[in-house]
Formats: sequence, structure tokens, C-alpha cells
Amino acid sequence: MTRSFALIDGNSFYCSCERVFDPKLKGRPVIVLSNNDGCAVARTAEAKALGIRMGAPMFSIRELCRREGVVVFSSNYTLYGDMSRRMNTVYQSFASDIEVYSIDESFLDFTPVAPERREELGRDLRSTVSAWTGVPTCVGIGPTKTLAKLANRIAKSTPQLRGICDLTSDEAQREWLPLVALEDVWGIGRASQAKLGAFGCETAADVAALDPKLARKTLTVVGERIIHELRGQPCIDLEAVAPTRKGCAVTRSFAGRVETLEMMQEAIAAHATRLGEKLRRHGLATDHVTVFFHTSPFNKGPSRSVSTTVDFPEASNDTLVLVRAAKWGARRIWKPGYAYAKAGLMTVDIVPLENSQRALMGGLDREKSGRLMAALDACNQRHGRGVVFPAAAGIARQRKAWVTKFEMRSPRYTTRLDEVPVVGRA
DNA sequence: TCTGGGGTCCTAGGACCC
DNA sequence: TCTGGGGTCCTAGGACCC
Repeated sequence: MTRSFALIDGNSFYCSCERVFDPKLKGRPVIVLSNNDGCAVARTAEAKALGIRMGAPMFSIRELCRREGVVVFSSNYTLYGDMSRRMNTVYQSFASDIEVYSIDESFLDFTPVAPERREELGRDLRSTVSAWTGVPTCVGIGPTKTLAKLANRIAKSTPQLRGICDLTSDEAQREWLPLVALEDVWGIGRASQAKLGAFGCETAADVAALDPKLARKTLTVVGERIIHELRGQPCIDLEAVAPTRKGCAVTRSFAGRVETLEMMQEAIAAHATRLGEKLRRHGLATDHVTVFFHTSPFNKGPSRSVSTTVDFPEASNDTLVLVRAAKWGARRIWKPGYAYAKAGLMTVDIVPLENSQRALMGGLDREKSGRLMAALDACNQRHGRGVVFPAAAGIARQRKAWVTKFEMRSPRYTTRLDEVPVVGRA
């Protein structure tokens, strides 16, 4: 049977979430900033019209924002994550198989829907999401995921389509593919664009017409897949069940600069605490952790980038184990005389804690560790992240220097009782 | 002064083995 | 100076995604 996929995503998603809870923002330029209030990661159409680019550093647009009355928010992931969950709940009544692709994008399996009914169902989907969550969306439909993505791009940039584009038919593909630029094809980034440009490719239609074997030589199997997908031959299936994740990382830029080992170890210990929380939430563990830190690539002055991996005797997700290893690693690669801008912890090869290999010696009392960590997590979940942390982490004294900035964050409207919007009271 | 964070997949090349 | 032909596994780095 010919497959069919629908891709739905939120328009300027983070900005739209802010607008849902503050209707005064309607029609105004709004942007949402990355961690540390560093750069713009979401912009409404009004903000784009002012020339604010994706990823524009805040210091370079601060004056423009002030002059033009742009409303600026720090990112509020608690709010966006919850809105995303609500949207996916709506999708469940439109398709039995759904792949949550990112915080604001999901693929729906439209294969069982008759071709002539797909566009209508897409419209219904959009209006239901809008009515139930307040978030505006666009829908793209196609016989492969790549074509559904492409259709979504077309819907976004073509107002007369009113938010939906269906590339099910060959005629529709013939009509639209020549109008889509190379870089708007899913999977074609800067490097591939340059290579394909050398072959004279300018549009999605040009890519679809390439010889797949030639594409494989220059763009590996990834490029070959893109061509088949653009021709309507599915190579990438829907993943209704999320595969278990392979790695886990906690990395942050500092609000200021870190120049002492004590401060670096505080920051690293805080990251280790987060890493432990993330692993435990998924029932996963790791037997090593990689510590890294580096100076800013943008600054002049001495630069340094280092990393080291610390192995454990056995897999663990105990915060005390992680903090100890991370601080030890940080000390091992520490060198003074640099203004460090960012630090992080990474692990690959994470495994389920249950049935992971035990150490012959130097192992941990897992039962005790599990109880302690469960108590820690329960307390922090109830009273806010970071309320309780191990004394070994030593977080407190100097945190102002490294703690991430969120100076313009909106309330957590949907997930904290004391922050829900109040109607009809002065 | 101020420039995000967290993932996945693919390939090439080296180490090692028989 | 001559000195094979495979395998596998691991890692680093590139590219891409949101």
C-alpha cells in the first residue's frame, strides 16, 4: 500500500506558547532567547520582518528590539514541554501511529486515510489543535517523510494555502518541487548544498532528478536516501516507539567567566547532579563520564579546549558517584590562566540500570543508593530543582559567576499552581 | 560584557586478530 | 629488500537535525 505521512508543527512554537497566555502579544514582534539569554531561537513573523535572524546574538539586536518594541523572553522549557504534550494528546484522535519528532513537530501516519480525504483531515487537525491549545500550526502531507517535511515548508511560506499542503499526487509534486530551494530539503545542510551546487542543482526538483549512485558517491547513503524519498519511495519509516537513547549530556555556557578550579568544580558538580536526574528518570546508568571545558571561540586571548573521560568500576546513576568522578576529572585537566566560557559532561553507551553488569570489587550498595536518590528526586521535584543536593557538590558559594541567566522568563503557567493565570481579579 | 543545548547517523582510519 | 588477505572493533570527526 502507498504510504502517507503528515507532519504537523507549531508556528514560531516558543513564541506562540508565550502568546497563548498573554493575548496582548498578538500582532506584536516577539522573540524567545536560548539558554543564558544568548541568542534568538524563536521569532514571530513580525520579528522576522524586522530582520531578526535565527540565532542572532542578543547583544547585536538589543538596540533594535528596544527601538521597535520587540517583546523578548528567556526560554521557558517547562511551559513549552507541557504545551507540546497537550498538542500530542490532540494528535492521538487523528492517527493511531504518531512519531514525536521534536518538541514542536510530530509525524502522523495518514496511510489509512483515503487520498482525497487527507487535506480535509489536515484542516480538521489544525483547527482542533488551535481550539484546544491555542497554538497555530502548519501541516504537510506526502508519501514519504521527506515529502511531508517539504510540504510543511511550502505550507509555512505560502499564505494562500492557509497552513496546509498536500503532496500526495504526482501532479502536486511536479508543481511544487521546482519552487523549493535546495537548503529547504530535509537533510541538506550547508556542506551538501555546496556539493550539489557544483552539479548544477538549485531546487528540490533538481535533487530528485539526480542519479542516486552519483549522489551516494558525494553525499554517502544519506544523500541517496534523500533522492528516493523525494521521488516518493519511502526509505525512512515512522518511529511510533521512541528508540532508547544512546547518549546523554549536560552542557552549559557560563553567565560570566570561570577562572578558578573551585568555581569550575562547582559548575561541573551541578551538571553532574542534572546528569544523574536525567539518567534516573529513564532508568538508565553509565560506567563513565566525559568532562570538558573550553574558552569562548568568539573571544580573543588565550584559548583552550580540553576533555577527559573517567571510568567507573560499574554502571551507576548515583549523583554522588557522578559528582565525585566529574570533580576529579575537572581537577585532572584544570589549568589556570584562562577565562573559561563553557563546561559540560557527556556519556555515551548508557544502559538500563537493571541487568547491567556488576563490579567484582568497588561496587555500590545499589539498594541504599536507589533509596537515597529516590528521596532526593522526590524532594527536588516537589520543591523545585536544586533545593537539595549532595554536600560534595559544594554548590552555593560562588554560583553567581557561572549560573545560567534567564532574566526575562515568563511564569510556568501550566505546571506550577502558584503561577497559573488568574482571571477576573485585580 | 554579551554568541544555546542536546541529539543522531555515517565514514575513514588505526589497532588488532587469525 | 622482499614480506597477504581478510575480518572486527573502536574512535574521531563531519554533517545534519530541532
